[in-house]
Amino acid sequence: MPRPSAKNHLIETAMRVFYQEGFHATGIERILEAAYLSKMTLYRHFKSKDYLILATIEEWDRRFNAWMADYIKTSSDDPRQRLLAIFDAIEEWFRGQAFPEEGFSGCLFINAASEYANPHSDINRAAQRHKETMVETLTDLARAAGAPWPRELGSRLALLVEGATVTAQVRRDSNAAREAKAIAEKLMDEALG
Amino acid sequence: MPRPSAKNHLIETAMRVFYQEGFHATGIERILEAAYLSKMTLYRHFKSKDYLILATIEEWDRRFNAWMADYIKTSSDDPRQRLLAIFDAIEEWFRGQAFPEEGFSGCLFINAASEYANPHSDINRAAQRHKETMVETLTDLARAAGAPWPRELGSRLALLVEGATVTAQVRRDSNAAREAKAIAEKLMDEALG
DNA sequence: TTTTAAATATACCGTTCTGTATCTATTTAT
DNA sequence: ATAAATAGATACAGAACGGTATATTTAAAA
Repeated sequence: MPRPSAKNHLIETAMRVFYQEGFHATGIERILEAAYLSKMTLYRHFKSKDYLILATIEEWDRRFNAWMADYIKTSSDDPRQRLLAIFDAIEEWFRGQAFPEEGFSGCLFINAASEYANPHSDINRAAQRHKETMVETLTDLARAAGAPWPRELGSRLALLVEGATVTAQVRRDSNAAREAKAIAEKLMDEALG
Repeated sequence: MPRPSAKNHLIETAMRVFYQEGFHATGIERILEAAYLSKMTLYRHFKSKDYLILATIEEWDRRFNAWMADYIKTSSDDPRQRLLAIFDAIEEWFRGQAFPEEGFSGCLFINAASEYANPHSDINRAAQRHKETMVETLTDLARAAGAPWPRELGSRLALLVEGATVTAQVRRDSNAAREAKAIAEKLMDEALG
């Protein structure tokens, strides 16, 4: 009977190591040594490295979305404040107070999409899907806030989140979250009155 | 006597291949076969793969800046229109009509920063420097346009450019350039009156 | 034309990569 | 307690990696 912990522990470790050190740059043995597990344990649970990567991305997706949803829910009841809370959430993320504690290394999904650029590959598609989910989430919030063109506002807020994330990553400027929030406020002033 | 073409041809090829296929994912021999050159030719001109990557990034930086500067200069004489022209420029880029013709694969500098996440590595620093140059360029334009806080406007426009670039890359939505432009117009309406 | 030096091609070295075959230990079911 | 099945450790296979030693060609200098 399978130890339920082994597979989970593998994904847990991979989430951290792939995020911090990159996908191609990280050999399978790097993850195994970090997880104190052996090669056969990995290949019993995953067909290949790519499948481990895929599982890692999907788990990141679930956790990131859950964390964000929780952050939004507990921030306020006002839909407008909820939209703005997203920028407080990512600021925490940039400052290393979430996802994961070890330190911010940009957006895993952007990183994955750039290392696996083939748009038809499973990994790229998973990254793409994550980003589309984010737009949908923001669109739903925009609709709840009474935006006349919720999809437009959602897309634009998502664009601001991407811009802030990349700025925080490359220029190491966590303040980008606040800049993005300031822009978002203007957009919402206009869209929501 | 050194053939002047060899080194340049190597960089030329590397610019394309690293951009399209990633840094770690691309073996040195992949570039050599694409350039029709031999290994020793490469190692006579570059100490290691990393130095080739560095030279590639620096050449990208030069060309991208030159292309952008030219696009801006020929677009208009009005500083405000010049700022907006940046978003037309990146839209062309996203659609594959520039840098390079073979197809848009996101921002090379973001990709480099994510594959070489160590902030003290030469490659990461080169990517960082490129982004700071971009902020300075936009700040100069904002100043020329009479913005009261040019650095603020410059940073925010840069953030929009990043957001559009990532959106175009991951979600394959070239329209992100126009979304970013629309937001930029609002920011400029407020900052420039 | 002969000498000298640099550029390239070939072959190779040691390492690391993903993935597997095999053997041992552990656990579950009977 | 014993049999069956599964997990894990070890060792290794085959390919690809970055990088180099060496031989050969090319071109410049005398």
